[in-house]
Amino acid sequence: MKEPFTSVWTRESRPAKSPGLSRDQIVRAAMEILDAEGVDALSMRRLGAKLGSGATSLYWHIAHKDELMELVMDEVYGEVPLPDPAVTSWEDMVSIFAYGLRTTLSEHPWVISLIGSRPSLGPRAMNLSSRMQQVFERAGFTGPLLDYTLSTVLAFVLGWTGPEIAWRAARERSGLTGEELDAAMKETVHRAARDYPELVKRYDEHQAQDPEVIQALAFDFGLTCLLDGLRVRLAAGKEDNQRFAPPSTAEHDESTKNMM
Amino acid sequence: MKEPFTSVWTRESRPAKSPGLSRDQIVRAAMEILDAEGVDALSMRRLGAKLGSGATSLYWHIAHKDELMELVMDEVYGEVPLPDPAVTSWEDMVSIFAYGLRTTLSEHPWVISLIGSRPSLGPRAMNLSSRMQQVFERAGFTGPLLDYTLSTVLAFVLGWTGPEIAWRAARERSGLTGEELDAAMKETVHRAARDYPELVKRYDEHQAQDPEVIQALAFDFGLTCLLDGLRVRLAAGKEDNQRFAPPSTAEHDESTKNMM
DNA sequence: AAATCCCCTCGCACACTGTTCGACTGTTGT
DNA sequence: ACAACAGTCGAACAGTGTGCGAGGGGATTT
Repeated sequence: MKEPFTSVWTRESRPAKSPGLSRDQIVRAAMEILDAEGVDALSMRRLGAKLGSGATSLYWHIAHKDELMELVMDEVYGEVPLPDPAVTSWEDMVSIFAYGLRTTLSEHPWVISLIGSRPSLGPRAMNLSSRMQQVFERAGFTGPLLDYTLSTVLAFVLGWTGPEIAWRAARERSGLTGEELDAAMKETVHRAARDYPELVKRYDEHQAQDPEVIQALAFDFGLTCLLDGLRVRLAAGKEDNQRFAPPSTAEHDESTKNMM
Repeated sequence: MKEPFTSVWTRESRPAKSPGLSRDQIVRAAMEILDAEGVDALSMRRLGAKLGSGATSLYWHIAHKDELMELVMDEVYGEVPLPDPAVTSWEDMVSIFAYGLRTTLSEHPWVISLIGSRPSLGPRAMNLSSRMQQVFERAGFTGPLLDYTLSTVLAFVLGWTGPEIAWRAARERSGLTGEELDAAMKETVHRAARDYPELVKRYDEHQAQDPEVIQALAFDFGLTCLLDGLRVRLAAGKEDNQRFAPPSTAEHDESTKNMM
């Protein structure tokens, strides 16, 4: 209805030559509030106050709050440590990337809640894509698989971090520590899995440890698994490029014609 | 600080014998609003109006809006089609589950934004866990791996669906269709990837198709990849149970002692 | 020197949010 | 008959994002 695909990145930034507020300052301040007090604590008035200016002044530098969110999100992508290409095996680089992304997201838990809202098209996200695709290219992946592999790794890490953050938030909300926390968690899980004795049994056997440790182990398993899979796909190579190739434009036109 | 691990599931539900409002009705109505108009459209007043009652009446049946969200989320998990165990290969069952979860989430896009907020402990989520763990158990996975495998698959699908939904939302927001949409997307991506000619080149070669088709292909690749990986892990078997096993409680105590 | 312009800030106002509180029904139990 | 309770609701509070128009101040033009 409105302008097509509007987002911060399609618009030009304000000159920002001024001595007062600047887009960077705003984004930085927003990040600080978000990191310190979570996504609910960030309001325009609060942000303005932190910057020593009125709330509505921000709207000169930023169109909506949503745009601000896009900006801070990209900032986070900029913090993900990128493996120096051509240093070790591609598997190691993927591992470094995956772990790095996980800890970066953990440091900015609010990002997860924004992932379904807008596609990440900011410069840092693009840089990240480019670098990781290089890694996969050197590893021997070709064609559309370069996209697919990266998307797959990304999906795994994003999807992993979500529930992980949810659990940590719940733990922190409870305000408990040590044995009290363990007991409360056990209580909760037992009650939730009341009707599933196997789940309870497995929980008691394996999960009765520091949850961070458990989750680290599980993440490592998932990542190992994924790397195994990628290795297999790499070996499958040529066939993949046929099997997963998008239909040619001609075919595509044909099929859409038939559909209408 | 407050009561430990409070959530809808730790509390008892209201008797709900009344002829008027009931928890189920509320949840159903909330779902309808969410599906039809998205997460921002759901307000207590709106929901009350839809049910023909005052906004504050809802608070008799539900503690906070957050709790309501937990309830609707679990409802969604209940819609995920579960593969009938012992019918085909475990790979097929995982595929069915993954595809089913993906389409279910696509039908309720607002769920994705809630994933980082609270752990999913509702009855349908538990049922889903139980059933899928059975699948993995029959496949030959053992011990903690039963948790890890499920978590890995879940992470992949969740993390995949997030960006996918973000793109679709952006497309729908644009209000364009057909060639106009294609052109607008191309424009946007070109501008975003301005500094990365390889990305642009790859996009022009592979992505200039119906985005839904591309994403389906990519999802299929990721899933194939994951299944390959799981198969490898299954074969690795015994070692995995050592490698990924949580430290015994004794060891755990030791290590924490040394850390402090 | 005066007038015009534009960048930038900001107070007010609007419609809306989640939630608390106390008052109000109608039903049930004794 | 009275009391206890389940359930509903209106008013009110503090807070939200943001449009609008009024201004200030520095640079540029006349």
